[in-house]
Amino acid sequence: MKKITISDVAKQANVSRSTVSQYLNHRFDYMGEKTRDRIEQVIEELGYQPNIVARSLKQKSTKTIGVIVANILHNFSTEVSRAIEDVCHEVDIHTIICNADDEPKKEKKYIDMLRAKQVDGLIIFPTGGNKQLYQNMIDENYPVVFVDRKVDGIPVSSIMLDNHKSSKLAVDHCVEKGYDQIGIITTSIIRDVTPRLERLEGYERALNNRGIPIREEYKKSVEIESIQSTLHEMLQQDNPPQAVIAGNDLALIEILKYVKGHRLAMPEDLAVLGIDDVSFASFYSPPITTIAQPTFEMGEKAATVLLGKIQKQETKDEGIDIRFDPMLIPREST
Amino acid sequence: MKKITISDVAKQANVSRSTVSQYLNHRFDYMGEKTRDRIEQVIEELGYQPNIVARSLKQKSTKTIGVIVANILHNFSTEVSRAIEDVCHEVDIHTIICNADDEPKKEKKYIDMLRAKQVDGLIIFPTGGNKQLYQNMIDENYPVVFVDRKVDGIPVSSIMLDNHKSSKLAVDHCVEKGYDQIGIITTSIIRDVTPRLERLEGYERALNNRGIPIREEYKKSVEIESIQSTLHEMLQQDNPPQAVIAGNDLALIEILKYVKGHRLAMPEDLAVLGIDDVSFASFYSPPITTIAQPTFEMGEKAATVLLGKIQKQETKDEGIDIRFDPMLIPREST
DNA sequence: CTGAAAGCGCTTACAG
DNA sequence: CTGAAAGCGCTTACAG
Repeated sequence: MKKITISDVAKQANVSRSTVSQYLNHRFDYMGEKTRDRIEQVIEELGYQPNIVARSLKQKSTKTIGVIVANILHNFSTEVSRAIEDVCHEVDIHTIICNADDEPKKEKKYIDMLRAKQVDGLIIFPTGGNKQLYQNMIDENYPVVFVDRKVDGIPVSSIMLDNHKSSKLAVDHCVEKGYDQIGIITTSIIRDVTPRLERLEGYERALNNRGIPIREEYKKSVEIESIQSTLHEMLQQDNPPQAVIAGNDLALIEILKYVKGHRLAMPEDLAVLGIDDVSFASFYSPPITTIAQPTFEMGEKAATVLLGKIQKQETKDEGIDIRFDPMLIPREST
Repeated sequence: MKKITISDVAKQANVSRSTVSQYLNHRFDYMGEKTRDRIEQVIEELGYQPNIVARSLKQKSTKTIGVIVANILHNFSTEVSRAIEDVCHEVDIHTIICNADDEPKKEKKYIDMLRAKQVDGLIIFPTGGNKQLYQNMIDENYPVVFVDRKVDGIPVSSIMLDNHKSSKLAVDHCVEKGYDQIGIITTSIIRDVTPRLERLEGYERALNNRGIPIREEYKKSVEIESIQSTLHEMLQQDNPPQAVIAGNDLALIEILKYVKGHRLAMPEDLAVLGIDDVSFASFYSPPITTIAQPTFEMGEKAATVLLGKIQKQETKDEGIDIRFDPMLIPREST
């Protein structure tokens, strides 16, 4: 069965293709009622579906945006993407989600691919490894917004957590629980990933505020595979931390695996607290204290800002970051 | 900065657009070397990127497939989708993932949308609520494959787990552990969802094989929101089950919440076992016995079958289902 | 109120 | 070895 086109409809309905097109685009202003009804009926009869590819080519808009997350394994990425989809869906914009897998090369591939597919704009959780590319998009006045991370020297607004505050919340909570030896473990910071850097900074500041000395042995940033061994070392010291903060959800899972493997009791042997919520936090044994990000609001904001840029054809922003407040959810692991 | 097109390249390189097109499509057979080099250089200089939308329109192929999962909340859906993406990526096919959210209406919307976008084929985890639509695609010789579920009367091959076997594995494992009062809770079967139906059947057969009588009070299929209360009732009976099988990952989570909330010890108070693996199974307290699906292989198979149909232009299959073996991962919750 | 014409950015026989 | 022409399926001024 061959694909039926607007010409088939036009012929069948005895009108020109333009008229059918008017119908499709709901420009009924000057259309005779019988004409409209006839077209409607023929479309129904033939099961005609307009070819969006052709329309996009002509209109120079695909009504589609792209989302490139740095790493889909983070719960945060999934939730933010979902929020973006929801918002876009409301206004009939489609969304294509891609996963850069923390590799700048893949990120570049997806940016090129999505732009070749003519998506109307891009929401990127930048790996940070493609500065030239980011800059090109700005120069070309192409609509982009960043999420979760910012890139030095690239004037694009980024939707981010107030990471300093999240660490402060974590540290203050630990102190209130009576711990003053507090460690933190984040995933690697070799690529200057904003949230990790800021959470580390925030951790130091919070300790300072509390008059607790900072100990390098309590503060580690390593590859995910090394988190368990790093924690092991940390706990083998003479004066091991009583509490440890996980820099993100993936780090938290590694820490929990270690705790489980070594049959430590939480919080008696080690208090554990994670930045980023995890699906099982509430029914884990014991339930895990976490610091959640307002993922829905953040995704919503990212979408709104991008759609604004697309609509207003004004892609310039002052690169002013938009920060969201973290939320402490105290549970029993601390 | 305006978008540059093939014409700009042609002009700049002093050749016709056709020649540039030949270059883009790697048809160098008859192209002068200097011509090729000149084009290459101009493209580089201008930062030209071909417009895929235009190409797709002409070639009548978008090199993109669509994947519509019934419900993205299932771990299974995510993992299968990832495998599909991986396979497609290898052969330069793009993938668009959509979530029907268990609603036939949304499913229809996405099928229509993806087809309007001219994707070359569709992998569907069918809700089952759009038989006419499925049938239309077959009639139109449009490439489709089903995953996880089959639809009565629709001759499309489906990639599925051997669900009977998964229940058998579960029941046999429980029996070997010394339990003979074994319950099962699945999510709702009002829409005849294949895996749920088959897992229930398999459960009954396995009990029969073992000579254990089937008790209706031990066998429940309810909405996700009612799982905890259903389990509560089940355990309040005179002769409550010693073990309960979760029909899928979402059911398992509800059961774990209940167990947690009522401070039951696993497996002493209640043995728990889930069909579908969950991310935290290995480090939960106690680690959860699960029956895993070979998600990667299943996604791979789905992609291969679909790509085959697309390539061979032969979309007919005998609707023969392809089954994969489940795998028991015994841990400490049973 | 409706139609003829041009054009979106490519690709593809075909001619030379 | 390269170019002119037609066409993919739409939309959009514009004319009448």
